[in-house]
Amino acid sequence: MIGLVDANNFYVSCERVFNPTLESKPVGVMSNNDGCVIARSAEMKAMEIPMGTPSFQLEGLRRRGEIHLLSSNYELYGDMSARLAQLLRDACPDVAPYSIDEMFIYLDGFSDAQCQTLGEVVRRRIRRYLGLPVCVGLAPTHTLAKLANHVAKKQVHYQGVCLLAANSPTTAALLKQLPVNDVWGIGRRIAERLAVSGIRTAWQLRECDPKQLRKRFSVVLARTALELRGTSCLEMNALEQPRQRIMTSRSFGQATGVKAELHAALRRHAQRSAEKLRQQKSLTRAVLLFLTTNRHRKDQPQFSPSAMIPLASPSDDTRIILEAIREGLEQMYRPGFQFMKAGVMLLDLVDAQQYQLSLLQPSTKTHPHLMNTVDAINQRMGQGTIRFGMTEAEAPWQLRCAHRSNRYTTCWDELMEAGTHPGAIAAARMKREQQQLARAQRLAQPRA
DNA sequence: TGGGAGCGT
DNA sequence: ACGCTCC
Repeated sequence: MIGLVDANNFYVSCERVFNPTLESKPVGVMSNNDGCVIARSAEMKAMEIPMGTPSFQLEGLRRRGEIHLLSSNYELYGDMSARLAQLLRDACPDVAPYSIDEMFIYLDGFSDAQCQTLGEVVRRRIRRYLGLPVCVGLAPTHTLAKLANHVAKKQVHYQGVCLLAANSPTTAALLKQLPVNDVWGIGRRIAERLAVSGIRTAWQLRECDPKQLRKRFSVVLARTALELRGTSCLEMNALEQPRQRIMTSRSFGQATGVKAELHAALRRHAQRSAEKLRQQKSLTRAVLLFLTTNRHRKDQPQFSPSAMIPLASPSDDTRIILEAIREGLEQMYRPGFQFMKAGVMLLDLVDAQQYQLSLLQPSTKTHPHLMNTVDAINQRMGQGTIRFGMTEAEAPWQLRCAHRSNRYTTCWDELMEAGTHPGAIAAARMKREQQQLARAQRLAQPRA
């Protein structure tokens, strides 16, 4: 049996843990740069505000206090996600995080009743120890577990835990009334193509001949149909494999055409990409950088240049990548455009260990100690504590995040304030002590 | 008016 | 290279 544990309105729920006044109110969390709504509370869904609504369209509602809109706080959500995974591991040995708010758990050798009980136990624990509402779907395949989770969320009588057997009448009834595009892996386009063939429900897809599906659509769709029948054929191990390319890109808080500012933004993305590269123990052979103007401004000239810089030898050294960035910007920059976004991609990645073993020459290995030290300090003290080159104070290109909550669980300076509650004095003392500890750690750290 | 990734054609 | 899919 496979379980899928999925948090309800994860980002909003994380915000509510630390700000209970948001409970039972319409709350939305915005994307990076406060661009659009990417998470909604049930109350906001009830107002029929769709996913992805541009924030500026909601400005009026927000000003009148009818809705709350928060900037996204990924540091907080990431930490809550890690805690959720840990709670699951305490209850079950085989946990595979699929996304920030979804985790698969593998329950081999458990009876249906035991699976049901375990689902109820983890749900209760996560609510109690973490304050997060989650639902649990249990089924023989990933696709059915996803579906079971969907049902646990929508039909209240399941009380957050739904177990679906592959061949039960309940499962059949559910599949018959489920639109095919609600099935995992079926998006808008595939659903349209299926509708042409008269396939509109999950049940109809399940009844299709996989060989036909493979011929007329794709191998992915054939697998999905098999999964709906209870034949497990999706592997989740892709998540543990090292990435084949690494990208870091961000929109700007404010458009800019100033070369030095573009360079600064690209440098930051290059440094973050290099960190990700070293984390998965790869080397890159090519660096691609790009800029784009604001495609929503039809009145302004559009330009999306990119430059590809092959490296002389594979590297994970931030300084080598930064040099490629400098060269690439020289190649692609043209004055007279207002750019809105910059990004860096590392392509053609190779495994660091294998590459070095196959060449047996230490000269290709560039100063690992420096990079390791930088990574260790940033890991411990927070991203960007040590950076290459000058820091730009309050550059206009930096992300907008006007309504971000505190990073309550990952920053000493942003811990919860206890206010006037009777526990306030003790809490304030604890916070003071923790800040002193943080300062001491900051002083001690450079020796690392 | 988001960011990041993989797969299939 | 591009389109589709996921979250």
